[in-house]
Amino acid sequence: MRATVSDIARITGLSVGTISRALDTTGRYRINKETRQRVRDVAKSVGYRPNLIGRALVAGSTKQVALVSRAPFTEYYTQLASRFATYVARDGYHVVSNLAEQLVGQEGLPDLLAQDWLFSVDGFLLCDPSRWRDEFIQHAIDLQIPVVGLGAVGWSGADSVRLDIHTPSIDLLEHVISYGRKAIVMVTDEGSYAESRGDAFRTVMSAHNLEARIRKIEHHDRASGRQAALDEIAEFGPPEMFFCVNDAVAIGCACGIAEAGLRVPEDVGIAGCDGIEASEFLPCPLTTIVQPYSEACAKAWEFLKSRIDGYDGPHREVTLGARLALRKSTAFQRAV
Amino acid sequence: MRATVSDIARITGLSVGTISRALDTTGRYRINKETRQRVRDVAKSVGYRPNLIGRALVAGSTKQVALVSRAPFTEYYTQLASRFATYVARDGYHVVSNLAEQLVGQEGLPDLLAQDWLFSVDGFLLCDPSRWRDEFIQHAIDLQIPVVGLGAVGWSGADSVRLDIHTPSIDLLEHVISYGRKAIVMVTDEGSYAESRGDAFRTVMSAHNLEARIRKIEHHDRASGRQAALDEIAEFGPPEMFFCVNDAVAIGCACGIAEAGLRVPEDVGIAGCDGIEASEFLPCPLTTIVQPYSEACAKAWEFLKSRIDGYDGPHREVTLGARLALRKSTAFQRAV
DNA sequence: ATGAAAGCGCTAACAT
DNA sequence: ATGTTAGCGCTTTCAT
Repeated sequence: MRATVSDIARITGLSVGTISRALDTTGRYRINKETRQRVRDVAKSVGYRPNLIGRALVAGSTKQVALVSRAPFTEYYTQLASRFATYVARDGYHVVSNLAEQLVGQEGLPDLLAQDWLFSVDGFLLCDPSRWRDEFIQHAIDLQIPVVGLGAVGWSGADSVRLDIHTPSIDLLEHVISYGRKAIVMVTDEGSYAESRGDAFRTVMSAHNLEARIRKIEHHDRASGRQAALDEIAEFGPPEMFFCVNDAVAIGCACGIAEAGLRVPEDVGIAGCDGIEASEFLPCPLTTIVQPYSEACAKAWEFLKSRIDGYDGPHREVTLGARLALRKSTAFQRAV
Repeated sequence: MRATVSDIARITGLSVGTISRALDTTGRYRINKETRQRVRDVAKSVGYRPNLIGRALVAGSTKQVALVSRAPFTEYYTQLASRFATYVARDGYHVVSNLAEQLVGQEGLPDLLAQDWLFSVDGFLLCDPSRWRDEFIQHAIDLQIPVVGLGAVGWSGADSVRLDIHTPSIDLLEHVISYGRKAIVMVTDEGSYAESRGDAFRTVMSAHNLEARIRKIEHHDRASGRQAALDEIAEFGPPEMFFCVNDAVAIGCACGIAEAGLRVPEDVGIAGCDGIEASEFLPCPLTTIVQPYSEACAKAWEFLKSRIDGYDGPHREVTLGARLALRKSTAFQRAV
């Protein structure tokens, strides 16, 4: 059996309380130097590892925070998770995720809410918007678990870190239009079309008296992007540019364009959004909007940590800018 | 405060034991139907959620298993994690990962071993080999935590699921050679060159009296692959094919080849290994070896679960075949 | 500086 | 079918 504080107490002839104090690393207890050393030696020799469950029970805290997302298998999520976990780790916390496939998707909410393990964490970072966002937040609030939101849209009912992709989206569209790409098709789902990205698209296109055509997709993934490009080209012929809701869709688009026998950027331009690493590693690197992953996660953790530590002020919101990265996939077609 | 069984006991006038039994979902207790309903109603009305810490403490189990990897931010890992989490979830367990950036890399072992939270899980799935594999296994064994290994190389000291990429690697190399690609450069690190993939390469090349040239890289990532392709082409001119240690490296290679102004597959062929989804979504889809993610994870969990449940027999090992996927990136250059 | 004991929330063995 | 109680491993009062 795994050694416990009682075992060490028995071996050393000390009490469990002393063992606990001797093993404490925060230095908040006064303890005899020799006693401490003796306890630590014994602990080491018996391979003692604290049982975090016991500790969590008395502390009323698991030191776990959950990263909840609709799409936990994407590179976007991975990049976010790695950064977030890094900040979280500095304060002795760690991150758990909703990795099981069943929990994904719009319909995933009831399943997600039924996950008891998810609700034994000390806090939530909730990524990307979705229909069930508000309901999830409400559940967390009911259970007194702090939540912080992270994404392109604003959040009510919780602290949030907003990423401004609207401004760089406008810059991007203005740029490509000035270089002659005017027949632009946005590849998106209804939801995102209604939000920031779609708004930028409608605004710029209308300012230039251009048609704001969209090609609708169901999911923000590569397969959808590929199919969208193929369908669009088959039905209407190639546009001058695909403005994609995210990088995964854009990467799929690039694939569909190649299958249709066309070239990027000569025949069709592409732009994505998010700035995942994969966007740089394409034969034709992708123009995209790079999100400030590290800063966003740092801020999100700062918010969450303060709530976990008891801060009870009004909801806070910070907006971080995203950076337009112009790459080859939108290289100029023809000067105006 | 969050409601507990005691609260429900007080409200209903029943004892905590009865509450616990009424809330049990496994149906192993005989309990009055009306009582059960009443308890559940009250539980619902007060927003009761079981405290998993309390449960874990008495059960001596967290119902958490850890997925430990050297490279937890890769798509390979993500695909594995999603499948594994799915099987694990069916038995009421869930998966935690070593997400923090600091814990990654060869040097990460001491840090990893110092993670108390990691060692409070019920079991480990340890992916991809590394120098610290054996030491990690030993620690787990010392703490009586079951471990299962998953990867291309064999494991001693633990149950393991082996993925045979040797056979399809040979098929792949024979195929491309028969279609005229003979100047093949393997892009790999020392470790993998010494193992299965490298062995297949040396075997086939030597059987055809061809030089088994390698271009060494440090990491199995896209950036390394890109640089390797650029360096190789700059120093020796383009080979007829790059045989890459994994898909990420191959994707980077494709990128480097494009930067050098060459075309895939006309000028240079590329093959990867792993069969991550990204390999299909390239303008020129990548020839690769698709690993049986689902079967591997199912088997790994079967092994791990049995150990968690107390099975104490000798170590088991199963080998699963991987599938060669011939795609455009190795389309024929010239018939022999 | 150390010991004794309570208690975190829950389950299960033992009573009734 | 339900009540009572011990105890999982740990931290933290409260004594000494």
